[in-house]
Amino acid sequence: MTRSVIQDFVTSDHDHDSCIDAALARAEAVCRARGERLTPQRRQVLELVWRSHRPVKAYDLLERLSSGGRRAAPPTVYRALEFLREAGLVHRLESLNAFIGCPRPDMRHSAQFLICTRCGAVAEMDDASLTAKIDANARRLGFKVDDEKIEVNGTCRECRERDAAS
Amino acid sequence: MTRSVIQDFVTSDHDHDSCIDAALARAEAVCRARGERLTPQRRQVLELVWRSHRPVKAYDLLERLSSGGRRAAPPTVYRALEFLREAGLVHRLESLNAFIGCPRPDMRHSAQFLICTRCGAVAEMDDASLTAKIDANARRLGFKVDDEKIEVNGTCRECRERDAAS
DNA sequence: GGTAAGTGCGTGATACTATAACAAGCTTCC
DNA sequence: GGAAGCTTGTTATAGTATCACGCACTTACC
Repeated sequence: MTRSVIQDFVTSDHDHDSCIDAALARAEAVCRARGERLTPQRRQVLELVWRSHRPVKAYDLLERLSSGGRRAAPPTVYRALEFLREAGLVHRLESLNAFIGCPRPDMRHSAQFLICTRCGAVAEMDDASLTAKIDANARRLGFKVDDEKIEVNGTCRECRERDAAS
Repeated sequence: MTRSVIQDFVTSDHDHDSCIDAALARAEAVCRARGERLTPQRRQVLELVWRSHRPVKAYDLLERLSSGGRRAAPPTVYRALEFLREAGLVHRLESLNAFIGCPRPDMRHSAQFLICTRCGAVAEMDDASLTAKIDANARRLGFKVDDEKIEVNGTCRECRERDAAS
């Protein structure tokens, strides 16, 4: 069994500042490699996305962007998010209309998310054998896969233990 | 390899009238079994969904509902869709904000869709071994799965052949 | 230096998707 | 008949996303 966890559910002892720094450093590298510019605006949006390991809504980002005096308009944040998504730096969670930072933008992978419907936490996985299986199923119908998205709803360990205790 | 195709891409020689009739008959049966009412309103929405094998938008349904004189309001169609979804009669395609009829409402299954980004056609699959694999991966993180959704973008056979010919 | 092309961003308007809240009608069951 | 619960109508509003236009800045080329 391959190791498939890209980002586990985050525990409280986790050093978040360095985690954000690392994400931004990875982003710089990815953009440089792609010959694209991580402008201050894009960088700020990515940093806001990484402030939590939770899915973030576009309009929440917008509010946080606006806090410094003048207010930002929706296209500002959507443009930045689109750029980041194309670069593989953030994923969009379709079932939540929300965005989350990708911890492995360097590595092409399909998106597989476990979403806790109790607490909203998200874990990202990449099981290549799943992808392979989907590909094989599709091929039998003559379908050529570009990309796939898997979103799994359920309950994370912490929430289940909390529920059991009560 | 188990047979996993629930609804293949639809070809032009397909008898669509009887296909709608069959869907409505299945719906009656499902609702009866659940002790719920397939009211005329819900039935009409389901029929509109089944008029094509394509994903349908809520507001398109709304327009078609309204055509007969008085205009329907959004909650009308959203309520019907929610009812149908809970009964397993329609699926929501998260990445498209659209709905599509489920050909196997009687059988509980996870939703796995192939979506052709060229022509918009959709096929539905249910590979139980995929579901099992996702379950196993989740379990290793202590995550309990309620339901999962797989949406695969790509190109269907027909569109690829058309492209190749040109 | 001048300028044309490309990119990024500000801004206002608007489109699209979905739900809240409350009232009224219909069914069922006693 | 009347209470309870489900179904629908209606108005308003919340939430999500894009269009279209113009300006500023950079880069490349002459």
